[in-house]
Amino acid sequence: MERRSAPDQLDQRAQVLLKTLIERYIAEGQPVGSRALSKFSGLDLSPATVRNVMADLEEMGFIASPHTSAGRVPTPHGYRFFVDCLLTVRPLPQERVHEIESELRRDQPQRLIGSASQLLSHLTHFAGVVVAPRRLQPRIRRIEFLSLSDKRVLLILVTGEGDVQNRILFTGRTYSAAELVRAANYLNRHCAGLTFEEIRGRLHDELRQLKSDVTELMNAAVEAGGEALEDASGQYAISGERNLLEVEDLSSDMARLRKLFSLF
DNA sequence: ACTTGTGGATCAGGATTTTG
DNA sequence: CAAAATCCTGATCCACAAGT
Repeated sequence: MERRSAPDQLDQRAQVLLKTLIERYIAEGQPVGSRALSKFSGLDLSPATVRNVMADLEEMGFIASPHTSAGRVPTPHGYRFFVDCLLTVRPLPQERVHEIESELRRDQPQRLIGSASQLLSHLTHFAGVVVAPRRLQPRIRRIEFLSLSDKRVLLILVTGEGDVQNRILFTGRTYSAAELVRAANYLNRHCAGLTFEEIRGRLHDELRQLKSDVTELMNAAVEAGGEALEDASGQYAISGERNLLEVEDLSSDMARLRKLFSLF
């Protein structure tokens, strides 16, 4: 027999009750009983009728009962259905959108992620977790070298999106300022607008044929630069972890809370 | 008239919370 | 800490409406 999709599984009444149950549970952090659901659903049903629907919802895996004499709590499956089918999102007023946008610091990707995480935590009163999207191969705008000391050179990369990454290169010998400028000029001339994948492909043979005294430095820069941008694409920021202490469902379970904090 | 589905009321019992 | 109060559940029965 063909399995019905979730919205088809639930009639309008069951959907209203499930939505009410999840909203009450999010608001209060306590299992929701049939009497409360009967009162707050706005459906004018008796608790007994609500229990019948709740039994169906439990059988379908949308809700669960912590113990026989408690109300019901949503399961992950229930939350998924709530988010996919029941949650209604109202568009924000334009002035609120501007307000939020003004709070985001766009000057640096890392600072943008951090401020977005703080803003999310502030708006939801929960922990805010923001993960940078895994970018498709960033393109290089500019490469610079800066001599730090003997056999140590700072590589500075600027991507097309304005992201800046640094890497220290440990070189086999000491490079003069003129050599560093020459290497940077060569790479900027040949590599601007390319991804590191493309740079590797293009320069691999050229550098071998070039036999220049700065090829070792350029090779090291290409390798380290690729790694630096790869690391940067997995950036994330967490804010407002302390808000989790205010969540009754979590704060009453220290083991669960400790496990959660160990993830941060 | 009979069957079926839906919804309400009641009851007994379990688990938790409150009270003395 | 034990008893009482409260809340919730599943089971059962009954009433009613719609379909056959």
